[in-house]
Amino acid sequence: MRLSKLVGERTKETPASATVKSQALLMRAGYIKQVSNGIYSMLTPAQKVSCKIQNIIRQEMNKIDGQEVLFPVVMPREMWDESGRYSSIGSEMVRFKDRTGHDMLLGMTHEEAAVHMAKNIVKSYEQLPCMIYQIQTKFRDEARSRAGLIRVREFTMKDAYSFHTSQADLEEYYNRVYNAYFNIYKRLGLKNVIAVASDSGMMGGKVAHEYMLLTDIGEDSIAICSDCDYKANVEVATGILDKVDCVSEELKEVFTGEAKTIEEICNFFKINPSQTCKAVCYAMEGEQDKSLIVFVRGDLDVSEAKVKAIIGKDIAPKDLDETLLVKGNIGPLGLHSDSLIVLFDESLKNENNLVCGANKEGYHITGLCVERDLLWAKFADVSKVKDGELCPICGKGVLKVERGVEIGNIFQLGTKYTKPMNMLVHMPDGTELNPIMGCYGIGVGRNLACIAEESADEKGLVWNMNVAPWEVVLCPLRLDDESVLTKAENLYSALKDAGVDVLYDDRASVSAGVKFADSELMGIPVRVVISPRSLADNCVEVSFRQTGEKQMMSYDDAVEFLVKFVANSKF
RNA sequence: CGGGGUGUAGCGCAGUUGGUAGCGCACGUGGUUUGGGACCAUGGGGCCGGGAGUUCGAGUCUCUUCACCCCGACCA
Repeated sequence: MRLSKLVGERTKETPASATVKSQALLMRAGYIKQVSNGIYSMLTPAQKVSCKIQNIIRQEMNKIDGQEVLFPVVMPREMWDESGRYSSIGSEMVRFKDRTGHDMLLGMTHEEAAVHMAKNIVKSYEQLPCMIYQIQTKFRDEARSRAGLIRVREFTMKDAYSFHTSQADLEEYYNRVYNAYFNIYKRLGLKNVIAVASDSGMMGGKVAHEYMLLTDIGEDSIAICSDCDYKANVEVATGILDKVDCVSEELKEVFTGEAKTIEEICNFFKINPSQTCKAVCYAMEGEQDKSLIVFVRGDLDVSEAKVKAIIGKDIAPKDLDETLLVKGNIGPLGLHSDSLIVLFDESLKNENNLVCGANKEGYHITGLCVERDLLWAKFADVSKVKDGELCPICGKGVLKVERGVEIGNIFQLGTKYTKPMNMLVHMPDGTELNPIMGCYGIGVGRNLACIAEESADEKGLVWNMNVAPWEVVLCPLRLDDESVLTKAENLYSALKDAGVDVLYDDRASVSAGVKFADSELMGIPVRVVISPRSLADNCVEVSFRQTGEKQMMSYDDAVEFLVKFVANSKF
């Protein structure tokens, strides 16, 4: 590729809309261009990296017997009515009508399509287990896209679906995928990757893992044990809390006036948040007239994912003005109403001498002893794990909460789709069975951005040889010099003939500094400089983006060296 | 969906108390340079996000709408 003809420009200035390093550099280096909120065009360099990432994923999926297929982007609603997701998924799924008025949708995930494909084709246990996968564009109308390619509305994703005759068989295959994913991240060059237990969300199923790239720009929080292997998304993580030991006192109603928030109450009573009982109110899906009150210890936050899992319904924060509750003075005592469902977090069990609301404007109650005063309470784990809690598995390690970007996930789905869609296979004993499914996703663009995010330096992007858009950039200086021009053109041809993917900076009128800066910004692993100075000794200068090291070498040895170096740099 | 912010050349930005727009980069042309983002000369490029209003006159003031960005809510 001749750089003079490459569509895309490199800029010194960071676009104002960029918020994270990968986004800023990918825009500055001419890899991506924003089209709309969460929608980007990929220019040639990005597309080349994307293809290399896809091929690595493809190879690893094929190694575990994956069969590549292609599902449609546009599907009729009927398929999604069968699974129930046409109505259960919100506005993030784009729905529209075709010419005849038929309800259609844009695929945001393809469980339905996978079952539809396999159903009536995979008919016997002898055909299982099997896995089909695709690499395709998905559109999800995210409420809020952000951070360049990290979170977008339109993106390329590999999604895989496996079918099994038993849970045990699924688990065995699940483990193979689990390991295949780590192979993929290793080959992509991602370093800080961990797998964590996760919530299965709208996908359904019980066991699920997310692969997280640990980074400050991450939007997920992960609790990690300092001693053992326990790692979990805080949406599902549990921890062991330190109990606050207090002497039990009598219940007492105290006038607290304008003190409403936990912070104000703590200032008023000169106590810690852990000595209070906090109330959070939610509206429940399909329960217009009812409210859900969740009580947690004042120093903790409610995990909405955990609440949802327990009550089995979608929830959303509720506007208290629509209820009879006294805003800022809600407490568990005397809170009787048919329109309320009350949940207590485990953190409150056995706690005593707490401050809580009195359900009366301007008043709070002190001395709340949960065991003594709340005999009727139902407890559940509904709070978010905090830094410093003890590990629920080993009991010794301390949990630390870190930020991460979800770069892949795997789910054990069970029969959530095969049952309602009536997919059946014949078993050896003559019975029929709904196959047990697993599904497995990896976002290509997000991984591209994550590689950029993790490896870039102050000069720009730094690609490893496995994913680099070009393996070598050839930078001739002084193309007005006859011998530089000839030698550079010859080297370019020779490298191409030798199978090296080379970017040739054939621009005649730009200075050396611009060529150097551009090659570094674009992150090409190897740069070859050829100039009157180097040719005086019949040499070229080879430098390496990752280490910054440089070496001179004979012009005649360059092709052989580069072919070998490129091959040896792949991993 | 809630809160905040920004819209002026491809990109980054300035534009005073209202008087029909400028700077840097990029781009075209001519020339001088040539190993770390060169210099001189010259040129092209604008519905000042859109609409309505106030005014003799609006980039600037008012209303409205749209787009984008941030925080939150939501989220395979």
